[in-house]
Amino acid sequence: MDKNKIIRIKDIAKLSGVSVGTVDRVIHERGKVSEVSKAKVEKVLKEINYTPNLLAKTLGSNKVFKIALLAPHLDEDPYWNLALSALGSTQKEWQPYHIEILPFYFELHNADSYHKESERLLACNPDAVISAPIYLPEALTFSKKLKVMNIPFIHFNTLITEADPLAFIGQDLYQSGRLAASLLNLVCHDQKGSLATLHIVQSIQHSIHFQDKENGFNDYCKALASPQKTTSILINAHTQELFEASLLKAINEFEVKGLFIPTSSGAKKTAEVLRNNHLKDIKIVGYDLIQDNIDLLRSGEIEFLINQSPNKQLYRGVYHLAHHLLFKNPPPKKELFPLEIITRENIDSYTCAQILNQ
Amino acid sequence: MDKNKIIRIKDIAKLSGVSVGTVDRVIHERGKVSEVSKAKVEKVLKEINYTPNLLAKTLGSNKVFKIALLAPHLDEDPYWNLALSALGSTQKEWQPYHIEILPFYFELHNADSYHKESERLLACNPDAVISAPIYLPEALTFSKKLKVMNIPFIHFNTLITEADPLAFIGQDLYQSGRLAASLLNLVCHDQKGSLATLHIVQSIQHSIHFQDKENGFNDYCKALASPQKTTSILINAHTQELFEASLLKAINEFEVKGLFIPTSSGAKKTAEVLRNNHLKDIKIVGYDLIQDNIDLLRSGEIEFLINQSPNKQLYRGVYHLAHHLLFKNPPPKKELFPLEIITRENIDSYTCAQILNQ
DNA sequence: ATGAAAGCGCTAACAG
DNA sequence: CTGTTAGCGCTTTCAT
Repeated sequence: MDKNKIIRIKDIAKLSGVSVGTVDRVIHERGKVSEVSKAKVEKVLKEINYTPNLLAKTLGSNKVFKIALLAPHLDEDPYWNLALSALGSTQKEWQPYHIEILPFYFELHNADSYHKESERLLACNPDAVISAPIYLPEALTFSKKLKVMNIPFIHFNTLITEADPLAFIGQDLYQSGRLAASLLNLVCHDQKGSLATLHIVQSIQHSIHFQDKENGFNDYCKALASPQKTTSILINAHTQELFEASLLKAINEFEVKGLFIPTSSGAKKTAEVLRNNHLKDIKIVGYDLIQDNIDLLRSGEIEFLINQSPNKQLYRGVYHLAHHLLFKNPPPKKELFPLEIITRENIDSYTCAQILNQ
Repeated sequence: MDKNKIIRIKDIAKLSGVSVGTVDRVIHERGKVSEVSKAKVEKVLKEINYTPNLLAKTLGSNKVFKIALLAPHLDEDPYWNLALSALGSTQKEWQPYHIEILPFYFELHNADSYHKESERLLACNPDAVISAPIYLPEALTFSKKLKVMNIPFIHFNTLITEADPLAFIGQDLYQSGRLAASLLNLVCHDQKGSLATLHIVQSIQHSIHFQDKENGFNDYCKALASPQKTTSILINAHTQELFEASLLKAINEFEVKGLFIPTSSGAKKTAEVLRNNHLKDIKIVGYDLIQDNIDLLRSGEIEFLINQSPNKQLYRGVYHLAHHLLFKNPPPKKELFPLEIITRENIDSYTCAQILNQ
């Protein structure tokens, strides 16, 4: 038993008294193998710990795997821009292993475009798919098609349990809401007033995604030793003026002392209103390291950000799919990312570090 | 110009009218090549864009690179246990690329043992070294030897600028102290009293490492709109009773309302004292996700932890050295890790997620 | 159904 | 000095 000895297919062949070809067929379930040979090989496989050599594997094969990516267009929204910022380096990283990543972009506020791109995607018949399923019915339809075609797929960012993806990569949104509540309570527990979740309505699907966060937020406040009053503000305004008017009205009505803004882009609009109206004492907890939010955090207009690391989500999704394709390694059903708390004092350590791949 | 065509050494050989052997010699500057052949090959190389195939490269070579690791023994201390917890998977990950990681462990509180292990390490003549240089003079001596022997080395955990390593992996300790101060101020700004840095002296080298943290901590408190008084408590006690007595004395003397504990293992001893003496109102900020600290955070006896991710530090160090050896890719001179804030509400998201590699 | 053998791109040992 | 060739471990084709 030489522990350091690396086991090759050749070794397995010798041990089980068949040829390398047969071992290969058993391992990959390709071609025909007699029950007898199969049993012999499997017996050996069970006894030893065989790990195929990835290098030899991809070198010896000329198959190129295609992973298709379906996500919102990166020019429309800073959050998605951030999410896709690691695409280039991820592509480069996997290229040597014969894995290609083909992006398909849909328009963020256009469910129809989502559907169309998903069709274009299927047309290139990929070996696997990673997508951000932000349109519920369309994503379900798409997932069903993938199931039928037997194409493995991973979801990131948005959890749709019914779609039953190979894996989900993202955060626990309920807990994220709890965290936000705990932070907001920390900075304004000594003032009177209520804490509000601010929903800025842009399109319907958002409400689903953000409900979990709000639930966590409210539950946390309710369960406090001295319960904290919470409210929910829903604003559907197309101009900044209308938005301002609605927000001010709500702030007055509920005596708001802290705002929880579950969208990454909402904090800027909100901070602007507070600034213009000298409402410095109202604290904000927002989401994600998009430039606007970083600036607001530095200037002191936002108290905390919670980082969802959307770029890492994509990176990990590709990682899991690649391993699935290359080794049939099943990924964990759910990979929940840490809920990263960002403040003025640690923001630099997040923006300077380029610890992406890895 | 077929863009998709991947250029092989064979192609270069054909284009320059020499053999693959000669091309290989030119590319790697090994063996003897006539000026004429060299010129021919270099001309072709300049015209085309040749990227060697890593897979073929490592597969075709039987050179195994040895990366030696020098770190404290993992059985002595939970922090180092955590730091080295990823060693096994890291070794496994790099094995296929012909990279071996050979650990050498020294005794944490024994500079002599550090020296001895560093000598043993050199005796195995490694191709690169990654070490935690926690003993200043010994680490400098060691670094000088490595420089002379032309062995690339990376430092993690502790920064020693004079040693001039290929790279440093760790955190900005000054900023880390500032962060701790901001957190502690958040939870006890409404009480009277001072905030104290608690140094539990175990051996001399610690003072160097932790001074930066304390400076950041104090500077932050001084610069507040209403400056916060700070003190420094130094305890050198061999029994928990002596420790308790000293700590209580200091707490009374300085009217301590919050404690900053820059070592990962100090929080437990301290929390115990506070618990026994019903000093619930004194808040603690500590370091690292070792089990004791996790428990104390959950039970509410610690307010915040700052995570140094020592396991990732090692992982990244190996990553950089491997790339350096395989591709001559120079790593960044410094890789500073994010200062991760851990609270009761996000601890689960850190302990559940097994997002280590990568 | 199975074994033998020819690659994949690169390295390194071996003749000249 | 230079060309040739035998691997590295796995895939895939081709006989048998």
